[in-house]
Amino acid sequence: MKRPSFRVSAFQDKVYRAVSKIPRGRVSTYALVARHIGCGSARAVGQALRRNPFAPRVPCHRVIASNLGIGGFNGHRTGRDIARKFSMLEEEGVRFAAGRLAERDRLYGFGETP
DNA sequence: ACATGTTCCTTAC
DNA sequence: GTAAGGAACATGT
Repeated sequence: MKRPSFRVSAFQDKVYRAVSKIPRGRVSTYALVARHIGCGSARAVGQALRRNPFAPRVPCHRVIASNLGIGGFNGHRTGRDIARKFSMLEEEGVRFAAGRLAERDRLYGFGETP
C-alpha cells in the first residue's frame, strides 16, 4: 500500500467531479455528463465510471442512460448488481418503473440548461 | 448500424 | 523502460 492505482486522468477527474455534483434525489445521464465536461462521447463517461476508483464517493448509481434506462453497474448490465442500483435510487426518492425512470423531472442538468 | 472518446492489454525493441 | 497497435466499453442517434 503505497501506491493505490488511483491514476485518475484529467478526463476521469472531470467525470467524477461532475457526477459527484449530482444532488441526492436526482439523476443524470451519461450524455449529459459527457456534454458537461466537454466530451462528445457518452461511452467515454461510462468507461470512466466503470473504473470508479472512488467508489461510493462518486454516486455513479445516479447516472443512467439517456433513454431513462438504468445503464449498467459494476460492469454488468443485467443482474442483481443492477437491482442494487435501483434500490439506491429509489431510496433517494427516485422512482423507477419497468426498468426506467418514472419521472423525467428527476434529471439533473448540472444547472446548465434551465 | 454506425459513430465518438477513453481505457486497457499484449507485443516489440 | 518506452513505444505502438488493436480490442473493449456501464452510450447515443
